[in-house]
Amino acid sequence: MDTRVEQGRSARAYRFQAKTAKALAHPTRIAILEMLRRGEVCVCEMEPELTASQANISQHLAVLRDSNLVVARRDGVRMMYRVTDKRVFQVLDVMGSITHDQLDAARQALAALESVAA
Amino acid sequence: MDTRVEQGRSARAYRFQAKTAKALAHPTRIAILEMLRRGEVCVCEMEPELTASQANISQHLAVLRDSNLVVARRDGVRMMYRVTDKRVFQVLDVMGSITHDQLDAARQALAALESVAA
DNA sequence: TAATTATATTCGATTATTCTAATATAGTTA
DNA sequence: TAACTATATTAGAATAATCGAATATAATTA
Repeated sequence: MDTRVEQGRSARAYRFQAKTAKALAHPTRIAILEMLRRGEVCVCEMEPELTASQANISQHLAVLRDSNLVVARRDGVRMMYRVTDKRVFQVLDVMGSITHDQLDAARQALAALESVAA
Repeated sequence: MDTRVEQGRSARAYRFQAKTAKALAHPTRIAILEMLRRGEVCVCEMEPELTASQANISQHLAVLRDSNLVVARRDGVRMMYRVTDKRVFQVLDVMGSITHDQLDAARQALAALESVAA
């Protein structure tokens, strides 16, 4: 039996998981998801809060839709987006605290170096 | 005051978070991290379990190191890798259950379609 | 010190992502 | 139905990620 982790049952699962991670791997998409914590949000509400063109925001929304992390619903001329699974926020929370602590540690290391140099 | 989510305080944070997500965004790197659940693991232990060349595994390890998700320690000729923050596993767990449920839902939708077609 | 083992790095080609600009679509209002 | 608003899509250029092949490095053993 082949026990290679990347083969068999898990290979496909890892590819899908990687796709989800890839959807989260852009600052604009993270910013969009952060706004969706509020619940359903209109694209027109996102635009003023993001530093990206209309087209670009739409493209990032397409990536999020394609990964099934969000769904869109039409409301007249507007498009309302919401998260399909609230656990994305858990992912963002944990990732956020990991990177927060990394930055913190880096700052402390820098401060220690600077105090030696002083 | 500029309240754009992607500006100011959070812009940098989102970029770092995106970098972490990017590090998770490859099946081989997920497979490597899964092995590191065991604790410290030698590259020589990873190689037989992964479907990737030695050089490629090394490159993926470099990505993980660069994102500070893992650290390496030399033990003689061998290199031992471990996770720097166990919360990555929490991230993988949640991401894993999200994608698992997505696949499940997709399968059920397919089954429903097929039963109609029959 | 030469050969060997384990791992990392570099290079170059390929493929994927991202962005801007232009255009298309779908609903709404005049 | 024409103009308008909100959003999506497409095309193409620029940038980044990925991989195989070759080579480099560092520790070990003969």
